[in-house]
Amino acid sequence: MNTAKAFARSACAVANSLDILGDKWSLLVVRDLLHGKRTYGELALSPERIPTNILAERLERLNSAGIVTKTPYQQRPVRYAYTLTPKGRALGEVLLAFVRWGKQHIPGTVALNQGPTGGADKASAAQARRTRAKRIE
Amino acid sequence: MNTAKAFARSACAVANSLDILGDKWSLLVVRDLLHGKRTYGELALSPERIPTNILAERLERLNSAGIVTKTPYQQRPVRYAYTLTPKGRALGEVLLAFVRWGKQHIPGTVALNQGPTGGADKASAAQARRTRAKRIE
DNA sequence: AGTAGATACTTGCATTTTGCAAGTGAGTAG
DNA sequence: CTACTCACTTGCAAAATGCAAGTATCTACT
Repeated sequence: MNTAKAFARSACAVANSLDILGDKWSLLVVRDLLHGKRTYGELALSPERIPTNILAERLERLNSAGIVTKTPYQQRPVRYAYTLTPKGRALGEVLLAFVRWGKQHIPGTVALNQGPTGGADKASAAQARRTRAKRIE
Repeated sequence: MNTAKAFARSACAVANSLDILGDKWSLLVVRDLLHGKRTYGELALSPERIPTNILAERLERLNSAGIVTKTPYQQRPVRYAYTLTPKGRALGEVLLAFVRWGKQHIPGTVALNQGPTGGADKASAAQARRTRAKRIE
């Protein structure tokens, strides 16, 4: 009846964001999806090498949280693509804040191109990858 | 000799930021310090009720990472204050991004006043608390 | 001197999460 | 009907988390 939804810890926006995203992997998955990666396999091959059981669990959690959706993008065989919802895409700002902080305060780190404001890379890299794949098949 | 420092996972700024801050508690501690809380006890009493062993471990980790410093602010008895370094204060932008995302996408959540751009609260609340404490003694 | 109270942690231990490696099932290709 | 790819799942050891209780230091009061 009211807006009190029995928050896990408190009504703080930060605390509740962290209840969903507060671990070492979730935001990296979002990063990769922002970068244009779409399939389970592409996500699994990221440089940080997320364990596959964790990847599956995180995708399910992000899906439950309304951050990603899973849709078939082809039949024969059926293959699924994971894509960000608007809620998920909005996390680009959070990623960008992390990139700026990391680049400034952790020596040697670099940005891998953020979609929203960090570069025109979103399409290009994944596009190139898919093109190459098509060429191979 | 070069800038390659053998990163735990990759040179990505996000990945390395998450290696330090990627859990459910670290950023909440930073949030509280930004809000003006200074002692172990004040931090332990936050609404999310961080377990005390976790708080001690996180303060040590944030200290090692150059995000917080621990300094005595009185003798008789010796009491220590935890404060943010410039590196730690710069996380205000990250917190702010989380607040904006949370408020917009997690119904019912609220901001508890961010220091940097979110309000003029940083000093006032903690100041009031300390004043009250002084009045009591 | 003795006791109570405050602050700042530490310790023990059960539960949960993580990570590695190997396995499974559906589908295609040859 | 064998081989291979993709997308997960499973088993299990190791590490992280969380709860509750305990310890250490110092002050205040009697």
